[in-house]
Amino acid sequence: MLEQPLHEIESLVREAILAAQDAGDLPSFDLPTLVVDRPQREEHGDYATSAALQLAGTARMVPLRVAQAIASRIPKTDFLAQVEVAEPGFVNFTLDDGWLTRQVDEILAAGESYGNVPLGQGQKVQVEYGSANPTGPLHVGSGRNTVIGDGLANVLEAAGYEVQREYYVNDAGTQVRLFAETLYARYAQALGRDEPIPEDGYRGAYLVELGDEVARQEGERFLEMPRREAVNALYEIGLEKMLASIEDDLTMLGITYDRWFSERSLYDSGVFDHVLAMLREKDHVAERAGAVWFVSSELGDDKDNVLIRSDGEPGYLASDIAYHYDKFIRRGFDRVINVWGADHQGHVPRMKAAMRAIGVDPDSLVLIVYQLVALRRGGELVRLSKRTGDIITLREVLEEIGPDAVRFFLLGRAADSQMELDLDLAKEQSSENPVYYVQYAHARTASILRYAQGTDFSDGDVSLLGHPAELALIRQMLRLPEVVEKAATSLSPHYLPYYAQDLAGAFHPFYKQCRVVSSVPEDMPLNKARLKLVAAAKIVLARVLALMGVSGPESM
RNA sequence: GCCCCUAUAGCUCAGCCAGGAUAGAGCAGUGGUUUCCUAAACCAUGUGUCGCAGGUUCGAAUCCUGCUAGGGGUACCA
Repeated sequence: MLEQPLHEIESLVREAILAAQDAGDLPSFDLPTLVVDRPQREEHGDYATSAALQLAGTARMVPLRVAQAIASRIPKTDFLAQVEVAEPGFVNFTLDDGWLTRQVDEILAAGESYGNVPLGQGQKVQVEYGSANPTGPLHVGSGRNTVIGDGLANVLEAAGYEVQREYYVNDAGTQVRLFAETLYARYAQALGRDEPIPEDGYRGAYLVELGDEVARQEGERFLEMPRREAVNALYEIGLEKMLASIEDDLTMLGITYDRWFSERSLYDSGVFDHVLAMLREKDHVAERAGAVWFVSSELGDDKDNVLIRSDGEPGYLASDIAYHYDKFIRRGFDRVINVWGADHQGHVPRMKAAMRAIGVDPDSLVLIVYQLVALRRGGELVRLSKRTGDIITLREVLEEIGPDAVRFFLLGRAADSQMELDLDLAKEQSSENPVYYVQYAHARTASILRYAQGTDFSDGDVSLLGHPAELALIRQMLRLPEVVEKAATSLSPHYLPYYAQDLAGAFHPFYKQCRVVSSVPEDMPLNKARLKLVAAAKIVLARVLALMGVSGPESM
């Protein structure tokens, strides 16, 4: 498989600078990080470096002369047609047309693996995402979480990491207990009892339905047992049903996990006690006012935090430390990436401190904090809360807009950006979603290949390609590995939808301008070459769609 | 109060990490395109105090400081 031109050029530039230094054309200095990237304007070539501008100061030379010193030492290669110096000191690189067309064969040979890059070297990475409390249906915010997490996991896999996808099930602690208490009340109400829901209970209608359902299925038997026992039993039933519903929603979104990790299991397996003892032993713990505190202020946090509350219940920080101990120490992940909503950002310094406390490099724990999704309905801002029951469920949006559009929309923004989703507007405009533009390009490739069934184009000669629209398409196809690498390095899956649009945006004009399956017999050689190009384009479109978790339809 | 994120075209957003060449895309708007592979397409066209004010630099949307506005956090909830 081909080395990426970008990296090739980086080495060529580096070697050119070193050679120029040896020859005395450039003074000697240590090389900074050299940046080669894609210029904004087409006439500046495929790649460009501003290295000369960067170095002009240290070299005490005019930038243009530095650029010339570099450009003149870039050797002739098969993939570069042109190396140019441009004002005020850029070196621009243009890919060779013949080399470009040959990449079509390379992509066909690579097949589904096209786009993979050898970055991770098999490092073990866990991506934990979703992880909404199993106390209610998933809302749109969880949708953003899972779409980012899953997209990231896909990209990291393509970049050569060994990725494990995990959902942390908060099946212990205050919130699920409150959930079970509420379910008990709704269940009793369904059977005609006057049972108020707890003060801070979950008010959503879904629990009324769940109470009804349990009453229908289980009858009155829970009313006959001691209340505490009944609540425990309902806890198990409710948890199972909520998890099933969450899993259903995620399946609809096309998301499956390698593992659902139970918080409760940390207590059952003894990991929790072990970690707490360890923290005590290492003197990271203090008792104050009847509670047990994690002295995180000594480990870089701005304050201490409660581990065990004065009522004897562990707080969620405590189990989270045990959970991460399990991830790093027991399961041996090299890196753990957690996707968190902005409402958890205060938890970041605590967990970093916790990593120091358990002897893990804090940098190997990466927290992707995404800004919360603000929802609007008919111009009204909707506040989301499972407890008040005011939620817009992920399922509702999935059913209205469809999983592909939801994925594309939620993935297409940087995690940092605060997005506002107007449901009414989204429903209205979902037919304008650019996802269909990309999918349509894929459907068109499929359509052409169907139409040409019976034509064996395996002997197609790609050197016949050369139409500007063909070359533009190949250029976009070649960006996939760069995009994967960039997204994996910066943990930013939002690059994918932008790239997908660029790729489709090169395919559609090609389709319009270049007739692939022509009825004129003399066109056969070109037909075959173009069929190769279409088959390769289909591979690339399918791959980028798959990385986003969006389907690639054969027809639309 | 303190901490984190954000402010770029009418709307929704890229670009900021690693400063560079006339700041980009989609949607919306306007005009046009169909003798063979799907018009969910193509072609053409307008749009900017890059929140404000300073600073650093040969060069700032990008880095630094202050300010303004919005979102989030600052619990013995998660």
